[in-house]
Amino acid sequence: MTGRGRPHKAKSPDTKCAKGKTRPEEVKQVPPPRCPGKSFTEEKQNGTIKEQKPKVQKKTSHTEDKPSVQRTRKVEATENFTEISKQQSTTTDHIKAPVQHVKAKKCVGKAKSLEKVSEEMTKVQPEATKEATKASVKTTKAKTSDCKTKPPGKITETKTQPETPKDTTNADSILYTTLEKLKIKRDERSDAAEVINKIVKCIIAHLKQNTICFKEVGEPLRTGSYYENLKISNPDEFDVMLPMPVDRVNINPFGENGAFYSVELKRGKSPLQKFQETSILSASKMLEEFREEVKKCVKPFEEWAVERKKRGCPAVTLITEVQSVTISLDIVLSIMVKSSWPLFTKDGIKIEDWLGTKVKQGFKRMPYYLVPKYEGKGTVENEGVLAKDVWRVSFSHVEKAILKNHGSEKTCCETGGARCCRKDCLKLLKHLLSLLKKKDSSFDKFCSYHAKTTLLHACCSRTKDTDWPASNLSQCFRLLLKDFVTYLEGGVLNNFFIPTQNLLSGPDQKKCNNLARRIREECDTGFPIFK
DNA sequence: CATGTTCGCGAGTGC
DNA sequence: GCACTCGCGAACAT
Repeated sequence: MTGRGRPHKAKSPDTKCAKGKTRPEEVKQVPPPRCPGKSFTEEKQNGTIKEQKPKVQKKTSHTEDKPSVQRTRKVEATENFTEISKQQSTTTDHIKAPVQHVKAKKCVGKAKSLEKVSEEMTKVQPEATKEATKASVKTTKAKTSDCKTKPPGKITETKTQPETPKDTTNADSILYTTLEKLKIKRDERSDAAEVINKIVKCIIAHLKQNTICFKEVGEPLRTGSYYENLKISNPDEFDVMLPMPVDRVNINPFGENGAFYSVELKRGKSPLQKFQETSILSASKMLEEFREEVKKCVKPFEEWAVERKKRGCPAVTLITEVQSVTISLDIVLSIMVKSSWPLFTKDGIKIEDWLGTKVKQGFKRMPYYLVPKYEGKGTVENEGVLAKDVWRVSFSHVEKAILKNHGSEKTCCETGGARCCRKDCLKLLKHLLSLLKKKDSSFDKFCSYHAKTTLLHACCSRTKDTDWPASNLSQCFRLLLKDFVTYLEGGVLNNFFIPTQNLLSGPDQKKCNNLARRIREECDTGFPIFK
């Protein structure tokens, strides 16, 4: 309960706008760009050719599950496990079937409750489950390379123990099917990457050549889910941070949670000096000018539109359309600080047991970033500093590095190493959250960063790769859900890097409870929402 | 399941 | 410092 009721909310990831990504429905409503997503040169060559590419079916198209149905299912959830084993043989084969049509939800009732999952996990732990689930998974997903160690077990023999895979198998199928659906098509990715990279390059060139204050812009940091290989469904959201190097700065916490700071440039001449009104570097002024420059640069590209400024949002959001899919690109202004991380991070990133102390030290030697983000009213003053002029710490480069190198063993997920399901679990959680958000607008304040943070914490408590075997997706995912539900019900989810910041201080407890309840329902009924 | 493709990205190179 | 190439790994595709 500790963090509850803190004055400062912090619901969205540092580089992200409070609204932008946290509200999928808004993204959809973005004003249609004038021209279908190609810049001049290609417009000619491609405009006609690629037209007929299959549209990505909106994954939500047939998610018409009724709450009442779920309620009744709950009863079945406690149903016997032997039944499941019978079904297992029938269900495994349709797992193979690639995506699209999902079979009728015959096997829904077999889901287990969150509590059950955790009990099982703790007593079973890797071996038993691994071997058992392997049997079923092997037939379905050949890519799990850790199948080699053991022969497929005979699942039907393992009797009524709850940890037998039988009951997870049905859930597995829907999860694998869902993951399959969430994959990004190569062509779409390719088209989007081309368009995105072109404009990013152009913006950087513009800043270097035509501005003084942003001339020193550094290498773009490609952050966010697309670049972490965690983007689901469509390659339609891109985040690029443009870092302005600074020599030395003084930072002072703004508010109590340690996420926001006022910034003073120390000695020496910096092109950023012009943004210092008093001694502090005005985030609002700097962002304003940055925004103008980006607009100037993008203007000639008629296929790109600049989204309206959103309060407190550090990004200039650009919108375009590629193959009639709307794509948004967040260009995020940031300051790169090379000195040691803020004190508030001292008890954060507890990755020692998971990734090791050396890895952690490596991260802590990296710079950190500040982005012009604030919450609430910009005119709120605190020790002579206006909220709109403060900066928020960002560790998205570290998040990316962690996600990329996420195993306790170096070989995790490499060819020849064991495959884990950490990222798959996160994808599923993100997807689940976004589907729930679509159905209930009161979940607006929950965002994918909550999911990501939950996973990071989970990795720190279940540290070994054997805690996350790819063959055990269903149970791992359910455990992750259990974590999330626990955070929601407690109203506390600490920022992974700044533990004093409660990411759930935004939404009130009632909303947290509602979301927790919805997640439980989904879990107990075999995720009808995915169907 | 092996092999091919593409993108992202870091290391290396030359200027 | 900078642009550019190269090669590798991840993820998708066949």
